[in-house]
Amino acid sequence: MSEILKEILKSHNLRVTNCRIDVIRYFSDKRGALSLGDLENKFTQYDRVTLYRTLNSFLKFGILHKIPNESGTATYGLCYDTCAPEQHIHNHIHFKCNNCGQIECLEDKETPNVSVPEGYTMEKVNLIVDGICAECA
Amino acid sequence: MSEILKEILKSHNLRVTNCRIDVIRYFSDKRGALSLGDLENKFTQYDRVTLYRTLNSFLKFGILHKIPNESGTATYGLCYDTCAPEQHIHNHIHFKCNNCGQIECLEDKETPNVSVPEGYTMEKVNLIVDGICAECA
DNA sequence: CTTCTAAATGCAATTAAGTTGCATAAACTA
DNA sequence: TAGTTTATGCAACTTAATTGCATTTAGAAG
Repeated sequence: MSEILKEILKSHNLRVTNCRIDVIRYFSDKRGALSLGDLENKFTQYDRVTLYRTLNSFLKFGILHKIPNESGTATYGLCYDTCAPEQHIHNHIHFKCNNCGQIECLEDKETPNVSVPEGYTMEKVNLIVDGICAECA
Repeated sequence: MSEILKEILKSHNLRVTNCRIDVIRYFSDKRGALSLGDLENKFTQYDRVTLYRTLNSFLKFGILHKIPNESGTATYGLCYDTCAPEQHIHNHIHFKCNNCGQIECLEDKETPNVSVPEGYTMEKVNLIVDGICAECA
């Protein structure tokens, strides 16, 4: 069943626990951005702090990445393929629907080339598009 | 001296007060992103709530815009030219330095063309680049 | 299958951010 | 200068983020 999820945890040197399996599965099902608050609502059986630390571990070990947003609360999304601890590549687009509020990763859309001014070094590119998603159209 | 700043306030139907002048000047000098916390540190003479409401007014009247970021606290930047209440156009790039933490607006850099999948409607594009700024290089 | 150890969890508590209501004070208008 | 509207400060509260510590559990080793 969730052997794949277990493997993900093991391959990142994380112990397999119910909380972690549930959280990672939820991210996987949602295929979108989630905040700590979302997890709290979904998983009342786990302590706030546990969920908080789960997010942090996942972040640290490259299972999740932070998604920049304007809301003032941290939101996270699943990492795909190219991520490793300390070396995240997330040049895909994040799309935020102004109707339903969902943030999703458009994996198949590559970010276009971007240049920065003289003297600047570019490490990561984050493209956030908002509008109306296909569901809400 | 700060006649220009006063004019900005007046043209947005906001009363001219010390707090607002100071805040808008600070944004203008910094030419980067600031959070409520930054303002609290800078302007201990004003109440937290006043600064909070100043940010909100400026946001509402199109003097400031929110800048998406990963930190989990809301940050704001000065609007340029094309902004009006209810109709913000901010297709410039935000650059975040991973060394000094500063977020600045690269006004002269236009965001490249972006497309979204079938069924999606695009309203606003936000491009956040991080790396090392010219100061820290 | 038991033992041991490092890691994960839960609980309590704290700090920081965001937000609202209300009384007072100050800015603009006439 | 008086009157009205708006801005400010204070108090209070909610929600998010964070830390320390004791307890429990996962996985490794025997």
